[in-house]
Amino acid sequence: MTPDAPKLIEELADRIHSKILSGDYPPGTRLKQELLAQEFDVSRTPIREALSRLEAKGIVSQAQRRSAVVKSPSSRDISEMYQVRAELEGLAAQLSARWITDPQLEELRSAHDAFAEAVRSLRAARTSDVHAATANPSVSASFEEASRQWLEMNARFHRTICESSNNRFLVRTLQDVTSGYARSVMLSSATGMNSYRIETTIAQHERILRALEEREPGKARRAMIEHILGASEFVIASFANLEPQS
Amino acid sequence: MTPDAPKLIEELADRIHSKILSGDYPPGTRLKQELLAQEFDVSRTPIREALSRLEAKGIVSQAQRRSAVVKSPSSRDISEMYQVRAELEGLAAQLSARWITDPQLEELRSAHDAFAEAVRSLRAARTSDVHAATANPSVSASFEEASRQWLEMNARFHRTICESSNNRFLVRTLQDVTSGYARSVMLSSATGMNSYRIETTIAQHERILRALEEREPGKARRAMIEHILGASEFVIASFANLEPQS
DNA sequence: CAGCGCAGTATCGTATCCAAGAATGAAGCG
DNA sequence: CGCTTCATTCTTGGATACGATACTGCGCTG
Repeated sequence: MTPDAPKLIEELADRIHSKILSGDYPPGTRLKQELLAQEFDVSRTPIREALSRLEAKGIVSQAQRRSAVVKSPSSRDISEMYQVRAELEGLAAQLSARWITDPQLEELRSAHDAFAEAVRSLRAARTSDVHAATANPSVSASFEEASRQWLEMNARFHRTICESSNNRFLVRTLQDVTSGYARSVMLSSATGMNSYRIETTIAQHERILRALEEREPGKARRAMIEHILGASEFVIASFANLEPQS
Repeated sequence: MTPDAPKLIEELADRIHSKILSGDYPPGTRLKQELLAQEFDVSRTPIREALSRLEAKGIVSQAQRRSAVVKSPSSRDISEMYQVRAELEGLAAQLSARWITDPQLEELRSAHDAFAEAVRSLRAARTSDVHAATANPSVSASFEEASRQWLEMNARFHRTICESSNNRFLVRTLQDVTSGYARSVMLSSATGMNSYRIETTIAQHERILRALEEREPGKARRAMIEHILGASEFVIASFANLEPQS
């Protein structure tokens, strides 16, 4: 997006954003510049610009001479965001089918297969010893590990496809879209992902990947859109469970 | 000193942006904060934040400790941007077919018809007296006027459809996309629009409008995408003529 | 007892100041 | 005569100072 930007401000924005996502600053919190400045041990100036960026991203809202407050996304917000995201990622997949290089494709395939295999074996372990799945720390730990790895893998999958679209503006826009409060929900709902959901997602990724390998833009697009909208439903459902009052 | 405006920064960003678009600061210009501060009679602080916002929008690029420089979009940039825009506006049209209210639709229709009529009569005047078109100041003035009006009308057309998509996030994203250096090209190429191009556009608008009236999302979407991509080709062509070296 | 107004305080926005890093130009060297 | 290197200067980024404004709590009055 802005690779040559002054680093400090971006970093501060990211750190504040992370704190918002992790729940350190829950929605409605008044983010006072002075306190943030003390917390991060910098002066108010870069904090102020960081808040300005967060406001531009729609994560906080700044009134005239009032503290910035953390916005809480409604499920409608999430839904709207995913609708846009589905469209853009669909376009990315469509273009990618045209432009992705064979090495990229192979990398994607091997990473995907490896992960799918890992999930399969993990699932086999769980079903073969159901009690161990909850009791045995090593198995539950490996499930934790798989969850973390899953996030990483999923992000790389989408990023690779996006970047192979050969449209830098699309990459930028999609990053903007995804870096908003989207991530908070993605992260929080990822922990709640059950094995069925993971397998569904893997199957969808498989479809997308195959379409890319077959170099079929329309197919890739449809598969991707379906995938994102499916994720959208899941995320919105778990979001509604998480915050039924707002 | 001037605490009257809560968005002095936004205003400065807009004014600088305008100056860039109008050619006062051609691509490659080094925008020195001190000079800008003198020019707009404010201190460097708000200028800095305004530049920061312009950078976030991709209009200028700022390196560490270096002056911000005005970016010059390549025709590839334009093309990429229009590809994304086509997608998003297509989605907007699709959603709009579902959500647009009858009053909005009627307003759109009357504005469109009135303008189409104006263009038709103007064209009749021009073809009936070809020499007058270039010589007679009143006719050429009215053509100028029509051009200006055209921009206004076109913007309203797209904005109305976008806003009737019932997806606020889409509206925001599309605004971000469109407010970048997109506008510079749109504006500059609008003056070069010949009557054939205008009529083509009007016909495309007509198709979109009819699809909305028929409440056919798919049709509206396709018509809109075709329209934007058509505009894209025209804009890129006139851009290539305008700046053959970059 | 409640509503209004005023003063105090807290917080933001803008201006100014200082240090750090890059561009520029001159001087020395090959 | 050109290239490299160093010092000066210019510009930016961050810190701080100051003025303005919105919130808060208390007292006064109806």
